[in-house]
Amino acid sequence: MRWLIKFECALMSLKHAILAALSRKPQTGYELSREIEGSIGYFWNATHQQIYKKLHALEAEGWLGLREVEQSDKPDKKIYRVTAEGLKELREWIAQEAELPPAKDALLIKLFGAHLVAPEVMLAVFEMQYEKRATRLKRYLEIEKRHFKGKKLSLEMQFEYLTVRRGIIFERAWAAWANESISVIRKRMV
Amino acid sequence: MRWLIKFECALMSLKHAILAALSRKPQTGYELSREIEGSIGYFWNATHQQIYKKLHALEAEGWLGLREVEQSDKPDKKIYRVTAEGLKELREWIAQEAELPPAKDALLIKLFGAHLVAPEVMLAVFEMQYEKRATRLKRYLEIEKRHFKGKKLSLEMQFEYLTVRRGIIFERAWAAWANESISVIRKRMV
DNA sequence: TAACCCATGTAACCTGTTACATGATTAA
DNA sequence: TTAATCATGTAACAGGTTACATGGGTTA
Repeated sequence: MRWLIKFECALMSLKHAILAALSRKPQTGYELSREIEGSIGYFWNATHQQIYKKLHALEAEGWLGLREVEQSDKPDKKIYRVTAEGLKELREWIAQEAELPPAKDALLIKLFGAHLVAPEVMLAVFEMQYEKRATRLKRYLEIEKRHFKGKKLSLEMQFEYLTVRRGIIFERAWAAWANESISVIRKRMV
Repeated sequence: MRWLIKFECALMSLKHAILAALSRKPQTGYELSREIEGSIGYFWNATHQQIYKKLHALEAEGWLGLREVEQSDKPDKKIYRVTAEGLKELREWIAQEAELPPAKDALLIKLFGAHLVAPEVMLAVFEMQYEKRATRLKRYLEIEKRHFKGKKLSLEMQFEYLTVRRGIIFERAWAAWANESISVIRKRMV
């Protein structure tokens, strides 16, 4: 039927990213945006402007509470924490079924136009990405070694480690795929 | 310096996805949106409304030309093709360096809040995803067998095959990661 | 003296999603 | 008669990006 209400797709989830981060530790918007540039930034991104706006919205909805802290040497700040209703919302969202995300990677689109450029160009494109991916993998491995491997981990840390493991496994898979791709491109250059 | 102009980040690329698709074969907006539900949809998505709007914009910019085709039994249609300027733009974009995309996957956010729910819930979350991923992998393998493996491929097809290979390699990597994750969760359930 | 860190935000803009609309043809 | 397919679009809204703003304290 045309007029059946569609399922909500539950994928506008900066909201839930913020709830999850604050459920681990109450923080200011500034600290959240720092975190997103660092660890979380590998699998989610948001600007500080977006975060501040969303914090206001989440507070207005009753999912966050805040405490204003005056500071003498630095600007005053607002420390946000998740309320009971916020936790309820987050728990429900976690349990919900989620669609598979599309692998939005510009490289794949570039391959759809790859017949239009010289093989040398595609090779350079892959090599630039290869370097960036290798750097990221190295960073993941360092994080693993420093914070997780062979350590006794809290519950939160065990789950956080899984996100790092995902990074490591996927970067290695990417490298394997890139090697296949590069050898296909090289064959065209002989 | 604060007032240095920032590098353009070149990641609003539905534009380039459309250019690349049309560079392979002139098509209507309707056919493009069908294609996106199918093959391209695994790594890019867009609604037909978005596509029609973007087609107008790309035509206004001179990157696309169109031919109106009257049909008696079906609605008339507009077949779009890429112009010389469009090809130039696409070629330049392909050669450009691109940032690594964040792995925007809701599962990773769910792991950041996983300490809030029962292990049974997280297990169910992973198992639902596992099924969907397994279905997708199966479809990729069928596509590989039917259209690519052991066949003599044109240049375009060789590159298209690489996108399918990426899908296969990544779904297998995902399964490996999910198995790790599931065994971590199971340990909490004993 | 320049630039960065802390900490918050507003405003304009672009991208993406959802709802709604038309209307003929074809298949169950 | 019910719904799907073909084929195009408008309008309202939500999400995300970029530019601009403030202002003290610290580091090179």
